[in-house]
Order: sequence, then structure tokens, then C-alpha cells
Amino acid sequence: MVSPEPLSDSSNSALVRLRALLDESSFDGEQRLPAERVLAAQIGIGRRALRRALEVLEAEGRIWRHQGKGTFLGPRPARAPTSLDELSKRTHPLEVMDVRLEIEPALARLAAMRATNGDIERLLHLAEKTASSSDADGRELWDSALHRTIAEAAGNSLLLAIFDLVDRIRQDTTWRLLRERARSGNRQQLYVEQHRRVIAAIAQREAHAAEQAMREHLELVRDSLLKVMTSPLPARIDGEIPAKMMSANTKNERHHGT
Amino acid sequence: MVSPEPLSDSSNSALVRLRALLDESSFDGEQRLPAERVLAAQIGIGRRALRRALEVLEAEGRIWRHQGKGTFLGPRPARAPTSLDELSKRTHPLEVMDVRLEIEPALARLAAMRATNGDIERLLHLAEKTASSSDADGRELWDSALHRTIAEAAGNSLLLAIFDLVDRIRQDTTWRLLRERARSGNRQQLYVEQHRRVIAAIAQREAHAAEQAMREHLELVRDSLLKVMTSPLPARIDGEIPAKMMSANTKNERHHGT
DNA sequence: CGCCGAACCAGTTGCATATTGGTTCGGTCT
DNA sequence: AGACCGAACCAATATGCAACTGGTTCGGCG
Repeated sequence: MVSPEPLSDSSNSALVRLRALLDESSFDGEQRLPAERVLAAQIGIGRRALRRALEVLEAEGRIWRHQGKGTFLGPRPARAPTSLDELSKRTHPLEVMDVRLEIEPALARLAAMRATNGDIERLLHLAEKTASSSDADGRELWDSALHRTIAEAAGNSLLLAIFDLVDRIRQDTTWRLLRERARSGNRQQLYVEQHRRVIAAIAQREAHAAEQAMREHLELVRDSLLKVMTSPLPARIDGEIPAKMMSANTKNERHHGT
Repeated sequence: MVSPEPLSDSSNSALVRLRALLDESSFDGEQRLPAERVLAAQIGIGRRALRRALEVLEAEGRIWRHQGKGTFLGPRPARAPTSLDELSKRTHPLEVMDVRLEIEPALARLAAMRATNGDIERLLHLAEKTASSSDADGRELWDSALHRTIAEAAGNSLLLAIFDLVDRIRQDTTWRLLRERARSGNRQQLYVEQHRRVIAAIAQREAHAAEQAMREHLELVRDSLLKVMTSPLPARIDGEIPAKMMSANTKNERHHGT
């Protein structure tokens, strides 16, 4: 068929010659093919023409490229499912807060039921430290330790591992400035009070109260985060917020109908 | 009173002086304190004596050290990510069921709120497949796909990743024989009915009903697993069951959103 | 107008180097 | 003999730099 041909002759010949190279398996055993500059010189075409040909091949899925790494044969390797970087890149802060709202109240409840006296002692100690810490960095450090100690006290190693996973994503670089701005809001005193309430409930073995207190605390944290993110400041973390993911369990009454 | 003193005078004085430094917050804002060689020179003691003092402080949890990094104030930060193998090795089946009981009802609730019509269509399709499947292997396959589709429909990629993590542990080799024995109990028909109920609730957007139905389903699964594990058969999965971890949320009614 | 070479930008890798805590050794003083 | 010290070494980490990579822009040229 004679379709309109946007590519020039030389580009086209480059594509043909590249396809021939790939088909002949001229790079036997070699997953990686030469750098663009080298390859262009070998074939005897310009780098620009070569790149257009490579674009086609990449769109076809026959090769894949990555800046700084090179060009490789075969389909793009699947992402490691639990690779922290990948996961944190494609995870939105509000998603993380939703997950924390699902997990940490449960952790607090379990901690209230199963914490040892030693756990409770450590929690009380941490609460003091958090309150007495003056600078923001120190507060965040002790706060993190506090939440994790509760997770430990829950006595479920898998749930603890999940907590760590979420926490690692939360502490990723992208969030740094976000948290700095979030904690500028002077809610620190309220946070301290909420922490105290959670710990008290755990110490008194009141599972439901611990769960509820933790949920209220995290809801406040999320609202604070939300406020920061929707603030008129032009510097947004990420342009797109998937519509599905929008936080939706502030008051999750039953949805009837529609 | 003159208690036996294992430490020498100089070490002791080093410890006293170090404690003074930390209490006075001489390292305000600085999480990291000077290198051992420097610090020893500053205090005017030998490095060996300094190190003994640091050991005490580390045991007390006031500092933490790591080779090549340095010595830091505060509690030791969360440790490195746990690989799947490691995690799976020291995770007990009942722990996994407890985690599923925490996460999957929440997933069902979110799915009821945010599932697309396409999601629901797929769920209905899967329900048919699961019911019509005759052999046990096929049933398990469809069952797994069903649970994961619900997790997808929840629309939180991080929560989905966590679900996958748990699911991968659940499908680890150690569990194979356990599941074989568990499904020998003729509860399959009941499982199918429970699945149907969960899907119906999601399709009708009844978040609370979906959550509750999923919880009931998983509780039955866990009870079935528990029965198999405590059966008189000598082949136990793992010798030790930490007392803390014993399942303890059979009847904890939940209060979401107050 | 299309193409080319060249330069520049940005992400990645590797290596040499410096610094850290961890350890061992011999000398020295009490 | 035991406690201490300085020095050196070991191993893990951090850091900076050079050398690539693909991605992009620019001026020149036919």
C-alpha cells in the first residue's frame, strides 16, 4: 500500500539496515548494542536518522533504551515489584496516607492487646522525648521512632515489615520539602497530645480507644498534608493525581445507590 | 555503697564526660557527632576508652553507630528493606492470615467505593469462573485472581503492592501442603457463596457490607487453616508459634469513620 | 526544508580516594 | 600482670571525579 511516508529515504534505509542487523542477530549473545554514536558511524548514517529508526524499533518493542545505560535488545524488563524506588515514584503521597490510615490504627489496636510491659515503657519514654524535642528535625526523628515502636508492639512481624515498607516510601526524598512545609503549620502541640492519647490507650489495654485515637491522629496528619498540597504555592510535587486515588475515607459512610 | 566496678577510672570519667556532652546538647541540631578519633582527642582520652563509653551509650539507645558512616544521636533508624525470602522464612501462616484480615476487608470497602464498571464486570466474570471450576487447582487459581482483582479495584497502587507482597508470601512453597489439606475440608461451596456476597456488595456500592462480607470470608479461611494446623498430624510447618502472635481478632467489631 | 555534525544536558556507571567505626598489635606505665 | 595508649590495619561507607550513555538543542549546509 502506498501510504504517505513521513520518513525520509535515508531514515528509511537506516531502519531497514537496523532491522536487518537485528534479524541476523548480529549481536549474538549481546543484549546491549553499541552506543548511538558508534552505531551511527558503523552504519554510516547520522545519529539523528539512527535515533528515528531506534524510536520505531522501541515502539515495536524489539529494543528498549534508557538514558545513561544504553540500548538493549528484547522487551523492556519488568519492574521489580517491591523495588522501593519504582514503588515510591509511582505512589502519590495521598495514597500513602490512605494506607497508613488503614494499617496504623490496626497496629495500635493490636499493640493495645499484645504489647509487653517493656513495649509500653519504651513508648512512654519516647513520648517524653518527642515532647521535649525542640527542633523540627529531632521531632520528626522521635515521631518516626514512636510510630515504629507501636508497630513493633503489635507483635506481627509481617505487618511490621509492611509498616517499614510504607515508612520508607514516606521518607523518600520527594517528600522532604512537603513535610517541611507541612510541619510549619503549628500543629505540633496537637500532635504531641494525640500521641499521648494513643499511648495511654495502649498502656491501659483499651484496644478500641487506641485504634480510634490513632485514626484521628492520622486523619489530622492527612488533612494537614492535603492542605499543604492544595495550597496556592506553584511548586507541586507531581502534576497528576489519579482521580480514583483521591482520598475518600474521611467519613466513609456506606454508599448507597448510584 | 561500694559496688563492684568493672570499668576503670579513666573509662568511667570518659563516660561521665560524654554523658555531660549529650545532656548539655552540645551538638545542637547535629545528629552526627565527631569521629571517634576527633572526639577522643577533644575529650583528651584514648580512643579505646572512648569506645567503651560509646558502647554503653549505644546499649542505652542514646546513640547508634555504623561502620563507615559515623556515630549519631537518637534511636537507630529502621533497618534495611527485607527481602521476600527472609520475610517469608520468619513469617508464620497465622500472621499472614491476620494481615489479610486487616487489609483485604479495607480493600473490599475501597473497591465498593471506587471500582469502575469495568472492574465490576471483571469481578462478576471471575465469580462465574470460580464457581464453574471443578478441580481444586483451578479453583485456587480463580480464587487468587478474584482477590487480586478486588485489590486492583480499590484503586490504591501502594495498597495493591502490599497485597501482592502478602500474596507472594502466602504462595510460598512452605504453604503448599498446608493449603492442600485445608481445602480438603469441603468448604468450597461456602467459599463460593461468600465470594458472591462480597462481589454483590461491591457491585451495589455497599462499602460496609463488602468489608464485612470479606472479613467473614477470611475469618472462615483462617479458622479452616487453624483447624488444619492444630490437627494431630505430626507434620508441623514450624515448631514455634510466638505467643504474642496468636490470632486475636476474631470478634473485634470495627468502627470505621465513627 | 531536511539533514548533518557538533555541542551541550542529564542520568548512569565505575573507580580512586577519604573517612568512618571495628580490630589487632606492641609498647608503656602503674 | 593488668590497664592503658598510640599506631597501624581492616572493612564498610561516603564522596568526588571521569567516562560513558541516551536526550536535546543549535548552527551550518546542501
